[in-house]
Amino acid sequence: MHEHNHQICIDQALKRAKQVCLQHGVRLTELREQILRLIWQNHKPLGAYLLMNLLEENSDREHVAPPTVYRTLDFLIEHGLIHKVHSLNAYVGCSSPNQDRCNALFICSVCGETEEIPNNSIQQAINLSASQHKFTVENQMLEIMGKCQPCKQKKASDS
Amino acid sequence: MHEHNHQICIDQALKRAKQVCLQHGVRLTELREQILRLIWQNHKPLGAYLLMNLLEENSDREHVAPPTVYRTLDFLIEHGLIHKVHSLNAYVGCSSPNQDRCNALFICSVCGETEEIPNNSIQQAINLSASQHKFTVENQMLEIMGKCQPCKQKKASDS
DNA sequence: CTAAACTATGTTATATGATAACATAACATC
DNA sequence: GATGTTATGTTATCATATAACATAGTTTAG
Ligand SMILES: [Zn+2]
Ligand SMILES: [Zn+2]
Ligand SMILES: [Zn+2]
Ligand SMILES: [Zn+2]
Repeated sequence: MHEHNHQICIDQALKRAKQVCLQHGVRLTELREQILRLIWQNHKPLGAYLLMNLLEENSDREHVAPPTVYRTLDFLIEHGLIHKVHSLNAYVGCSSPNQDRCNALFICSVCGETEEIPNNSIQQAINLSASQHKFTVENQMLEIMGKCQPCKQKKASDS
Repeated sequence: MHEHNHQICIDQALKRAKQVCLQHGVRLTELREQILRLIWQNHKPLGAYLLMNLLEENSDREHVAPPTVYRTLDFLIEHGLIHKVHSLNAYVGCSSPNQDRCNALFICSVCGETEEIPNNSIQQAINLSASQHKFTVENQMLEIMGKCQPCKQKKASDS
């Protein structure tokens, strides 16, 4: 994840966003696309107020207020284009929209990179546990904090 | 979960808390015990400011300030006696301290009751996925929102 | 084409959740 | 009982998120 052509990630995300909005019959306005782009600048989750500042810097808007950002985030979440990372109060691009359930989020505590990893066996185990307790799942969040391999290697070479 | 002798839950929680504090060489002060009791009043997660108000009402303190509550919550979390429910910004009693990893939290979207369910197969699936991606897990959170059985039954009998 | 309805954004104020920094009190050890 | 340590009190502030209402843009029907 650390070394890759990230422009491809951004392009794919924008392409998917346009498809999804078309399917759902909603508009990917300039504001929504701008914020989605900002979120996809890298693979780290970004806070709402940081996005607010980034939007002010990277557009010709004078002042951006919180509701502008939060409404847009709500829209993007609603249509599965981003995730809220609850353990960080931050937002990250979704790499696989059009899914029924959220994937596992692996969050590196050193570099902050967050990778969304689909995993059927985790989902199956959750579904089984839920059905055993006669619990009907509506949605779920699995956030895993730890160290990614590049950061472990870097730390090892430091010492 | 809906129908049970909840006093037993409270008594066990307090007993465990005393054991844990003894083991860890820390003190379960009056304040810490009061807040732990308030959290264990039921199986719903409670917010920090609600706990603050409850503490004012249920003790002879005049004013309770946020740091008083947050420091105590931090202590209780650090020693594994409560969990923070990130999706609600609220705190709930831990029913199984002395574990290496967090269990799955099943949160009912109707009644708010939250049940902590240990599940080895979920944990195994997470560990496998992590090792496949060479990711070292430090901690994790799995929060599952949905409907508990009693609430489903109640809804069915309403219609 | 334009009025009406709907959707999106702007604006101001405020609610809610959490922490920093420093002062005081309680407890333990010697 | 002086000293170091842990716990709590106090004030101010930061960080995150939403309510309420105003304006602008877009679509649809007549
Ligand atoms: Zn990338
Ligand atoms: Zn990393
Ligand atoms: Zn109980
Ligand atoms: Zn319920």
